[in-house]
Amino acid sequence: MSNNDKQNKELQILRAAETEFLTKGYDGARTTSIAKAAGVTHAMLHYYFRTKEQLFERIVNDKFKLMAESMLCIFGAPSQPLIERIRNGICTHFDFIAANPLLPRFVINEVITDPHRHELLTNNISKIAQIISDKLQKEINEAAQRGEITQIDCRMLFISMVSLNLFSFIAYPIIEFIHNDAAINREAFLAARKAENVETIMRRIKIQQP
Amino acid sequence: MSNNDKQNKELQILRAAETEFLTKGYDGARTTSIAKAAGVTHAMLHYYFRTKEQLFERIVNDKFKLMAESMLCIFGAPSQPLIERIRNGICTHFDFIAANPLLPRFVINEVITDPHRHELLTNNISKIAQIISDKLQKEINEAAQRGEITQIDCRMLFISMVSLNLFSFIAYPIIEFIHNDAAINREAFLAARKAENVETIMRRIKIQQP
DNA sequence: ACCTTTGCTAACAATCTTGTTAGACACTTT
DNA sequence: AAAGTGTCTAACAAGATTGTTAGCAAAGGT
Repeated sequence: MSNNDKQNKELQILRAAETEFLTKGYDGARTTSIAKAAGVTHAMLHYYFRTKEQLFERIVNDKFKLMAESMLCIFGAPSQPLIERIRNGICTHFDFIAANPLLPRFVINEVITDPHRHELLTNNISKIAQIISDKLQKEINEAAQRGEITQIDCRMLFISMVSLNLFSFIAYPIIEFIHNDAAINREAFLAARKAENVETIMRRIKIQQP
Repeated sequence: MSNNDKQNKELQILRAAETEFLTKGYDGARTTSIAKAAGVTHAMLHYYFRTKEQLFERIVNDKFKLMAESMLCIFGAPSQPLIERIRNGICTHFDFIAANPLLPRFVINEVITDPHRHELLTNNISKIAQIISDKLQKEINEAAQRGEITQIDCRMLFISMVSLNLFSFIAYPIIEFIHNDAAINREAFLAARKAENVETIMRRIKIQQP
């Protein structure tokens, strides 16, 4: 069989595994179910990935990388003034999560339930944490001294931004059910949340007259 | 055997189930593990609660109630001016979650993964949603007209408050691992988050001079 | 042509997990 | 005391779930 076909099968297992793990979590996922969705015998799954755990780690690593990437885009190109970069960063981050709405719950869950996986996430995120703590804090300090924004610990600001954005997606299924008026649809709700999150953060860093 | 002893066994199973379900979720929880932790044979667990699902529903219902309760306390006694009530509400809510740190992840998870349970949560939360949409919005409108605060959709404000508070606890295990300097301990981090969340919301609703 | 490697299938196996059941024991009621 | 009721134990059962293995078949090199 051609190399292409092999990669194809492997890829199909990975794709099926991704869906299964993201929607059901590690404990809820079934290897037989993954194999079935991929259109292969379940022995094949073990042939390619040995164990459920190994297949999972492959997915988890991908997703942790993606999560880290999403956070990185909060502070993009330094061509604009800081306040504009933050505004754009929040939007970009929000859109990134919108394109991967299952990501937050998955990462939060699998990392919290198994402390062994903390390390895996840390490896992916530590660089970003450095950038934030050093580079961004410096920029904030300078802008604050110029009187453009309020002085703030950027790690706290970062957590707030991520909180507001991620939670919009985590909470959506619940909110959707509460306001079961067909009036509020997903698009409209998310657009409103995005604007609200930006406004909230902007007000947090703007100078206030007493 | 006395009635007291019976209740005791039942209670011990419930307590063990609570811990197991909260830490591992429905799929990860094992009825044998619960029975062992409760110090009873696993047949006893089935004797008292019939099935794993029924035992789980008992726990989930308790926790959903608790979650609803925690949100209710955001708008407490109407004896103070609105802005002070909101400030106190955020703190009370934050402390509530601090006393039940496993609650957010559990509720979010079990409700998202199984749409069948949406209804259960809705039953508990719908009253609060009403209070917010009607009573609180009215108060906000009035205060805004008096020029005390900015006009805002209180549902959006509410989501932001819950986001910031809950996420502080969801994210803590991750953050703890990243800043593994022993310098930052749980108490200090949470105190800082609480203050930050209050400040963020206060700035969101305060009037800004242009 | 022959051997090796690789992908693959079908069947099996071990273990875990939930749930059931027959019966023992104690305690109450009649 | 006999019968009934509720609590409990030990053993078992069914099924799910992960993982293994023997062997077939095709591809590819020598």
